[in-house]
Amino acid sequence: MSIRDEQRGVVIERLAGHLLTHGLARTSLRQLAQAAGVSDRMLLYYFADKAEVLAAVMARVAGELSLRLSDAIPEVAPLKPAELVRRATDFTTGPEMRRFMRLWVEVVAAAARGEAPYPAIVAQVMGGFRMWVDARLDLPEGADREGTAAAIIAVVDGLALVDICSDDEIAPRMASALSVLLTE
Amino acid sequence: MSIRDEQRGVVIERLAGHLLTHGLARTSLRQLAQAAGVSDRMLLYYFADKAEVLAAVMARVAGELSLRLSDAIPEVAPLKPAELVRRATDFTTGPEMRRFMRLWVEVVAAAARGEAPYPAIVAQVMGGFRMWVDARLDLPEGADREGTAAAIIAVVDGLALVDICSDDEIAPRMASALSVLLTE
DNA sequence: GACTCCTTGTAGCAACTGCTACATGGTATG
DNA sequence: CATACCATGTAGCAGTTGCTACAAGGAGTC
Repeated sequence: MSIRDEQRGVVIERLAGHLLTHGLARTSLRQLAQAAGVSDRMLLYYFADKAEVLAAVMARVAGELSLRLSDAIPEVAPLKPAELVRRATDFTTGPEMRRFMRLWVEVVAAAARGEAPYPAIVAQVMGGFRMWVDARLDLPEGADREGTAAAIIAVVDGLALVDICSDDEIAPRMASALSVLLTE
Repeated sequence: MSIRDEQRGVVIERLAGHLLTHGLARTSLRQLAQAAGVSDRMLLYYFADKAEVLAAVMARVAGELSLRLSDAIPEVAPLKPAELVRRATDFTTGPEMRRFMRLWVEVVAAAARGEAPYPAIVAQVMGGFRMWVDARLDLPEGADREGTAAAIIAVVDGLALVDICSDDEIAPRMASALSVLLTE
């Protein structure tokens, strides 16, 4: 493996941490290069352009998110929607995963603006979410699995969105209030 | 009233339409000026700086959103959470209001990046949302009104977020699936 | 008519954006 | 030892960003 390929890996790893910490706030080429500990000149030697950098890093982050999600809620016995939501939100509102969800919200907004490469990233990650939910969803025959999966994702993402712009104190109360709504 | 003050009003009105149509994608000073039909030089004569422009326009948009929300779901009889969510999502996923919600998601993401003046805007709008929900919420004594209100907002916003990055076809199915989740 | 203030245009600044041309030292292969 | 390719630095490009200095026309006031 060439130095170039090795460095790609190192840079991706470091920038994953950078994005998870700072979101999309510091993502100019020079800022990314500094965060990765290389010169901007070299960043564009390792990657074709800025979009390729971000795509690679986001793929890395999405992969880790997917891994952790599947680890936290394995695909063993299907869960009823309310229970799946409860388990998922328990996990995504935890201190470790909040920054993943925060970044996800930012990426969705960037995709809404049409900014490359975010639309493609969002399509791919969203597809992964759908499959993840579908594989764990216990629904009666004839129910709308796709619609229900989308609704579950919406609830989980909605919690993340409100979490971003709220006091830390409200988040757990919001989650448990939601749990009440879904089970009564 | 001076020409300057009149022009402020005209510009705010036009830019509200611009933001609702294009989101935050075209918000450089020169792009805003062009959308408002004035020179960038004059835009900064009417307003102190870019942040003041955006703050004024967003206040205008938030005001209209608030108006329409209160118009669609008047504060007459309190509603149980599930019913309030159903009514609210019915409204916010409609063709007219989707662009409000889309812009809202973008603004929250911008606030997450710390970009002025979005954090202040988000705090204000979110406060308005909370009061709006609280005024329409029928909850048993002793329940967590704040937490429940936040949860309801999360569900509504989550639908908007997923709506942004989905086919048009999935949105109504998602809404009705959610309705099922909340009422069984 | 001189003076002042409101309004508007022209021109431009310094900083930053993504990206590239060019040179150069190294290392490997013929 | 020569040639070719990999790796890296220096410098800079053209475009965009938010913002400003300066001048000047116009309107009203002394």
